Amino acid sequence: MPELPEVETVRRGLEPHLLQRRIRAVQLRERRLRWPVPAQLPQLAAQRRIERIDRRGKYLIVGLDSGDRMIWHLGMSGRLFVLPQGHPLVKHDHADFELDDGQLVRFHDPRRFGALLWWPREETEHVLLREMGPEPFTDAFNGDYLFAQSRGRSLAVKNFIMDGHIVVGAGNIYAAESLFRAGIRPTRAAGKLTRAQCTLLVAKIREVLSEAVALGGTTLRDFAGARGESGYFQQELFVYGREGEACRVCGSTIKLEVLGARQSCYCPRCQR
DNA sequence: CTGTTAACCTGAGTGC
DNA sequence: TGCACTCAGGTTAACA
Repeated sequence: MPELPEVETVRRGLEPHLLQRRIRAVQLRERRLRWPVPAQLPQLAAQRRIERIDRRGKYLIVGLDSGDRMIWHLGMSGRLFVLPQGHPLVKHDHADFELDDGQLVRFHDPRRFGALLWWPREETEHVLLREMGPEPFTDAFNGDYLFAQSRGRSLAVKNFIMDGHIVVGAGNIYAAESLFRAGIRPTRAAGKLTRAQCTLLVAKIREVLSEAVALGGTTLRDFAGARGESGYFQQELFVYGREGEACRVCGSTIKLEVLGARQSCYCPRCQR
């Protein structure tokens, strides 16, 4: 499940292989992703040089020398591999971007929740990115902002911070872990948080995400060959996936509750 | 507007 | 061995 730290890990991993490489050709084998892949994407991307790889939330933005951009999203099960050209295909290898150094970037996504989109240079804003909340590491995301946004909201704070309109990058794992570290129960109504709690929660979201980025994420989505083993942040989890186990801080049994169709683990003693 | 639920999709896991 | 079933969750659409 790629969340922000996983996507950032992929971005950093791709950069040395892709920057300044020219795309020779694009082999598109499956257009039915989260949204249909534009049929003209291969010809539009061909012969373009890759100048930047940026990230916005969980979207990778590949900047080309023409000023156009591609948007790559891994969805739930997407992976990107850098491989030598001619590497054997396996099921769900949906697209190849063949580079001018004999390598290719292969997009692989069994569940097809991912996306490959074209963002023309004349469009200053993309509809998918326009209404996204702030990046967690920017100044715009702070305690006062979270406090103001949460006033009058009755939904559970966990669902609130997972809403990409509020802040991007807090997926199920990191939302649960941030709330544990902030000592806030995930079911608490967002509008009932104090200003101090909002400030603390912002700090903990940043802390958890930055630690996870530093450790390469929780579920490793290696672009270069390793297949789905755990990233090192797995070892740092306090509540996610630990229902029925003892809290690592107080020893209480970690509880599981379903919030908005998502599993939410918390410690009933450490989180109030 | 807010909040809830279902839908998309396939592989992995479980129970019988 | 195989079948039926559930679950995983990022994001959006549809609904109350």
